[in-house]
Amino acid sequence: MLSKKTKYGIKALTYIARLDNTSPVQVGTIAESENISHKFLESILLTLRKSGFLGAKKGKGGGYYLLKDASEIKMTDIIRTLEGPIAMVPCVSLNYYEKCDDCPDENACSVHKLMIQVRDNTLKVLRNNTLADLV
Amino acid sequence: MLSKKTKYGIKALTYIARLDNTSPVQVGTIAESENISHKFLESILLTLRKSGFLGAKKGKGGGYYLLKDASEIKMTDIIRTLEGPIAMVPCVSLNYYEKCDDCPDENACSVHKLMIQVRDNTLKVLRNNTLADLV
DNA sequence: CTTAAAACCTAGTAACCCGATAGGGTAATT
DNA sequence: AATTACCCTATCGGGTTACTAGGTTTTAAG
Repeated sequence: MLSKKTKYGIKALTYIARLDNTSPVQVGTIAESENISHKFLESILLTLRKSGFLGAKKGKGGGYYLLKDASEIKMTDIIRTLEGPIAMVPCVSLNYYEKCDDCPDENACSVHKLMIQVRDNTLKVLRNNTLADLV
Repeated sequence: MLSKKTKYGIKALTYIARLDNTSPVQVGTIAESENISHKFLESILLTLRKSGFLGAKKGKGGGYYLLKDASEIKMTDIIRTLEGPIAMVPCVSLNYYEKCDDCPDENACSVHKLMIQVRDNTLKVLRNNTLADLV
């Protein structure tokens, strides 16, 4: 299940990307338009800024803006930042690998075998989609 | 993230399928061999029996056995039973559909668009894999 | 017929995470 | 100087997860 955090994050990013004019967008504007809790969205955009997706401008007329072109932002990057691993099981995760306690031999594990296939197909989709594809 | 419940369930089913002899397999045997908590596994196998994947025999020499041939058990069915929806978002789920509170128009939603692609690719994998493919 | 072995059933629980909220602090612009 | 909006911390209720405890019922074997 995708967390609301990730869902809201993607929605907010597409909202910003859709405007794509130079002036920054305020949290309040996005929150109202997309029906997201103002404070919650604030914290999400903050993470996205710290991860290098967004820039921010303070003061009157401030807000958030994209740092890169929408076509250069892959969905894998956004989801890994907000959601964490894309794999359904840590032992098949590329970026967040973790060994299973119960499995003595990963290569013999049926779940492992299956989840690698799922991961590869999911990655294919998420890598082929940029923010520009979603606007 | 795949829950331990589902993970253990799949592992147990493959364990049973691998033996494929007529005599039933005890919970204890599987639990020990696969390093799963006995009691927890017990409750999982119970659900699998109630869902029609397994048959059970009580008393001495009892245990669980497959009701169908392993090649006829699709991974989609197992996962839907133990984990619930396969989709990452309720609004793109085939079997557990639910409308989002925040979305006035699903077709205009960027997350929706993306998650349909993910779902379709995941389904393709899980439908093409039967229990027999994992043993 | 007794006993042991196994599935079955009902509860409960500790730990954890998620979504949201509250309340303010800080910096920049007018 | 005032306003505006970003930035930070802390907390909290509710739900889920992973597991545990303890007992009941059924069956096979001695």
